Amino acid sequence: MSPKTKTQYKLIRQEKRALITDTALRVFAEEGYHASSVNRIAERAGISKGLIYNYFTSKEDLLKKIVFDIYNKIIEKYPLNTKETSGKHVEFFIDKTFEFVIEDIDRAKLLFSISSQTEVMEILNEKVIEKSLPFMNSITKYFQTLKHENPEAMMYYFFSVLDGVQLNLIYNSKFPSESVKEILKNQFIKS
Amino acid sequence: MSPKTKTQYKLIRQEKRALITDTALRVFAEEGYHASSVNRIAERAGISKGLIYNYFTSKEDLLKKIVFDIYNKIIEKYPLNTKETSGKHVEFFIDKTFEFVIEDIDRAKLLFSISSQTEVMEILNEKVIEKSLPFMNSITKYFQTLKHENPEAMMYYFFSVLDGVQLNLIYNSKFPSESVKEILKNQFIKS
Amino acid sequence: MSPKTKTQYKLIRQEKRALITDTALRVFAEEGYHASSVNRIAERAGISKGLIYNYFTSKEDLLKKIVFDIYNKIIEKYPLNTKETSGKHVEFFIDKTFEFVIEDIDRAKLLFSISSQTEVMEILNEKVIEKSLPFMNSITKYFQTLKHENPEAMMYYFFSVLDGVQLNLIYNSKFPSESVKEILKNQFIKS
Amino acid sequence: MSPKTKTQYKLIRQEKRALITDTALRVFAEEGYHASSVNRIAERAGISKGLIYNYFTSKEDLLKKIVFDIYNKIIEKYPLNTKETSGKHVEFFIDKTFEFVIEDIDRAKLLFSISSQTEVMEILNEKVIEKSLPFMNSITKYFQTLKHENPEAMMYYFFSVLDGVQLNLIYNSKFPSESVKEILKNQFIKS
DNA sequence: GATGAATGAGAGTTCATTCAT
DNA sequence: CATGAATGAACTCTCATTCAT
Repeated sequence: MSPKTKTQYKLIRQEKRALITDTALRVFAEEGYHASSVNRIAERAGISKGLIYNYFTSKEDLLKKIVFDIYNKIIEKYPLNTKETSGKHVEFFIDKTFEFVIEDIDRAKLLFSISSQTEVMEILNEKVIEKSLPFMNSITKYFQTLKHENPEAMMYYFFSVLDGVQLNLIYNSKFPSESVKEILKNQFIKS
Repeated sequence: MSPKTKTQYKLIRQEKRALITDTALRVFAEEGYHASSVNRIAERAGISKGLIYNYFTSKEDLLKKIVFDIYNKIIEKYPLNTKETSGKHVEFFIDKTFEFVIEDIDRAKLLFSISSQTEVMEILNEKVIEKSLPFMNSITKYFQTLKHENPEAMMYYFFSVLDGVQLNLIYNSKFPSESVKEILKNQFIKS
Repeated sequence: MSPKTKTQYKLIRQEKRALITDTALRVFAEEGYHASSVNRIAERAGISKGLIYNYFTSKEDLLKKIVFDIYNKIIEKYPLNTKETSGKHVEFFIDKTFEFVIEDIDRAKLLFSISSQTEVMEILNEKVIEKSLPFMNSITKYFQTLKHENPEAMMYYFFSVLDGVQLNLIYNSKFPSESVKEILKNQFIKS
Repeated sequence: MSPKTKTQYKLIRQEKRALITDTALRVFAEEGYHASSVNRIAERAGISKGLIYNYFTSKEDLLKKIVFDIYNKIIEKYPLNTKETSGKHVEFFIDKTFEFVIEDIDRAKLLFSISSQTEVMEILNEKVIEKSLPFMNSITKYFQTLKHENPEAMMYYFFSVLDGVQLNLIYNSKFPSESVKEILKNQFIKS
């Protein structure tokens, strides 16, 4: 006889929002953003098309919010401790990178496939760069302490290696992840 | 007003085909395959929509043939000389990889952006793997001669590093390509 | 916590109904019937969408009842006194017409904008014509007493002039209403 | 064997564009702009939905171009001769107004129904006002020569009367147009 | 070989309406 | 009496593809 309480509504909204983002994430990762249709996301989520627009203003908004959430999750994953510029930090970085891809291949896939769609990323890019700077500085310092000739170039090299490894973790089913992780650590961590 | 000879026709066809693939390549690279319209390609090429269908059965066919052409160009770029498993071969590989991306960023961009679209790649993948095997074997052997613990994993690592470097050459305008090339060579080429 | 009496309920219903019609009237007048959404009306009224359907069977029903109410208000405004066919009656008519528009520009706007939407008006038109007939007869008789050549045509002319003036009162912010009222009276009231 | 000539294409485009605007005009006039669907216009024109977008960028663009065309037609109808401020000019004005509505009731209907949709008109309004000013001045001068107390108010009154008469010509099937035209001329033309 | 008008399926989106609570 | 999550039909618009010429 009485309407649902505000708490009930809030709970429903949270769950449905999560259902939509999770489903969309999977569809986007599988087929790419542009090739995915809102219809298909709704079907897979077992809801109506219209409901998606009750939670997101547009398909693009849905994508942006998913990507944003992923970035936040990544940021959480790499808590920056600038005091620690030792090999431990780099090892931690390598481990977390593998962890992120292996635990959540869909999120990683989406991030990679989206990175080539400039339009979408432009808005996020500033935020991302801002957040990335401390990591870049920290790694650069690490290579300085190792007396590398060009620490900054080494840092760029290090991140590009991580990119390449992630790419193969995602798309190359034969990629020997554990062995490569060992190699990586040997290459970059000098005791 | 004299009727064209068969040779002339063939020449015209070849030129038109090239015009279409070149334009489409650029448009695909810039906006992504799904976001590009046939209309736009025709406009940019200065021809009519209909003409494209005179040379390709569909938009997807156009994409596949472009990607196929790119692979062929890459294959040509890396003439396999299995006798030479020395550091020279690896250096050659690194140089060619940089060359390919820098000389033809559009082709590289297209390849990367397309890689995440499973449907298109599935067909090509088998062909690619088949062609890649000799290179993979050659590089594996190289790491064997260097007495690496796990030469196959090293080979996978090597190719993933190249992937990561390419990715950054394409999308990261601040990437110090020359310095990184030096680092790469130092890392993988032991004299 | 005591149960409300039936009278109290009735009062609440009346107030809520009025709140809904008043809000809808304003929204319809501002944006037009088709461009207005039920959601927007609910928002502006500070109630839920569902509640509107507790009082009206549909958006169209809401519109019809509002229009109907307006007509009733107009009818009340012009109490017909058929004995008085003198200039006083016509002057009264002119005054009331100005009064109606100026006092309640939203109602007037809605009526005019709705008039061109055939579907809605068809149902009302019969009722309106029925109610209007006495006025038309009264005005026709007035022009008869003034010995006009074609009193019926004059009556139609008179009403069309009132229509035109109303239109300009609503949409033309530079319209000199007081001066035009004077002119109108001079034109139609002969002592 | 050869493509259509440019002239042929131009002819086709002209005819199709006219077919679309004519059909849309009728549909808009009958059902109002917002209540009309592009689908319905296409059906009535016997063409596909898509074709409409080959000629107009949007439904709103279609409306704007139709309204614009109407205004241009009206402007042509009233060639301004500012030297002639006599009764002849006013008579001419009255005649043309009747002519416009009677000859082309759909266009008149559309203009009236659209006038209440502010958004659409805003863009046109400036142009319209600019074009209307000479007419307003001309009519004001006419009432000056007639020694009217307030010539400007008379001018506004005159145009509002024309508006009201047009409204009734359009929507009131019983409106005695010829008789009212006579009355109008008697009211405003003093010899 | 070449054109571009035309199609139609399907895209993203909106919104009146329903209903469990 | 009141809520707002949920639906689905219908909307505007896009675009790969066809075809008469």
